[in-house]
Amino acid sequence: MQQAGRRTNEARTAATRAALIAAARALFVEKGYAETGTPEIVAAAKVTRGALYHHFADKADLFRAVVAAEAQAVAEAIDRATTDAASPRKALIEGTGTYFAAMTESGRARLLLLDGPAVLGPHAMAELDRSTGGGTLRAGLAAAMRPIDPVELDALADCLSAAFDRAALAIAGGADPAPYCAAITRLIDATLRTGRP
Amino acid sequence: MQQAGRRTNEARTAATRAALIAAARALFVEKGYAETGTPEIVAAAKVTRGALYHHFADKADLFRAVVAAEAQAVAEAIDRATTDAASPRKALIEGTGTYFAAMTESGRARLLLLDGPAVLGPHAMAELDRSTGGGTLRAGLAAAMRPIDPVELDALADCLSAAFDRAALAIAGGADPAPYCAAITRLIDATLRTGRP
DNA sequence: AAAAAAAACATACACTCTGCATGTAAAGTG
DNA sequence: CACTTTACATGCAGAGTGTATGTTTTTTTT
Repeated sequence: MQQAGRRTNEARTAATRAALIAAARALFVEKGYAETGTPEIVAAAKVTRGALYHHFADKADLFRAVVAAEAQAVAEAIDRATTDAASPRKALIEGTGTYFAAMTESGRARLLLLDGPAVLGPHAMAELDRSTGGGTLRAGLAAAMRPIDPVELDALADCLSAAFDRAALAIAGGADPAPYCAAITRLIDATLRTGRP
Repeated sequence: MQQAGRRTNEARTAATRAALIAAARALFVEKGYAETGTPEIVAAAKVTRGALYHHFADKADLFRAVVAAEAQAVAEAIDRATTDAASPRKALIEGTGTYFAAMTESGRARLLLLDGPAVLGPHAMAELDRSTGGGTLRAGLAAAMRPIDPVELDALADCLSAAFDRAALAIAGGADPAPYCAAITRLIDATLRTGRP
């Protein structure tokens, strides 16, 4: 059965990797990283384990690819929705709104906020954020706040993004979004008022 | 070798469970939950796998016991350090300070903030918090803030505690504590000023 | 205190999964 | 068209998990 199959190597690789990442993503979301076996993944992707271990170093490396794609998707969604807001404050509020919206996608919160940090480590996740959409929040704060020590600004953006993440996780877990949105808005406004008399 | 061994069943159980939990804690901290095998744990605890599976349903159940003990230790440290502060604001600031101090203990941040949520789920972790020290932050906020909608207060406490957790994790990961403490203090003060003209 | 029951382990096994080593077919190269 | 490289496929060795079954120690019963 090779008459219809005359694909370039590049195309073959792209197709196999895409199939593996898609199948893995679905299973990781449904059952979690630890409870998903590579046999199950390759069966869903309709390839063999040999193909998997040819394209990825190990199971964690495949997971890394899944998480990276997810982070990329979130970053693109935010970039796409970044309309020129009236004020820096408006930009921040709308930015977190689109972040929340992007985070409602299927198992995104689980991948990026639960299994990701545990499997890849917080350091790798932070670097991933930095290489994709990272710095957006920091820049927004810098634009909307009074000038503060850059190092403290880093820490503040980190802590605030953790608060956003918790809200996204709670909402993804079925919590009512309204109080979380209210709390986050309050947190942002409070922070922006910081330093002014 | 049973001449020196004439222990009551209760004592036997307590000793075995304690040995397992201590050995498992050390290994979970050092290598993470997934990379630690039960053979390794029982060897360190000087018992057999039979004893482990007699006292715990499975590996995750042992991990649950480890995490529960850790959460209990944190709660007790906070309770112990809860001095009668001058103002509700002071109480909040000092409370987060003791929380940070408690979180610097060896692999505590990894257990409670990384592997715990991933292995046991955020829901189980939230219930654990609630059954041990939970509600402390919420109560502190309620005492120091203007009255707000109780449901939003829940969400706000949740988001703020996520910010604290991120700071604790960063510090445990080797980050300079100073900017994180400054950012957290700023966040608390900003939140407290909320609602006032 | 002997016998019976229950608890606390110990041992052995069946199963699954992971990663690698080795083999084969398809694509690219000169 | 020979040759190399890439992309897979297959089989295997090791390790780990949970359970079933056996043994010993404590507790209860008579």
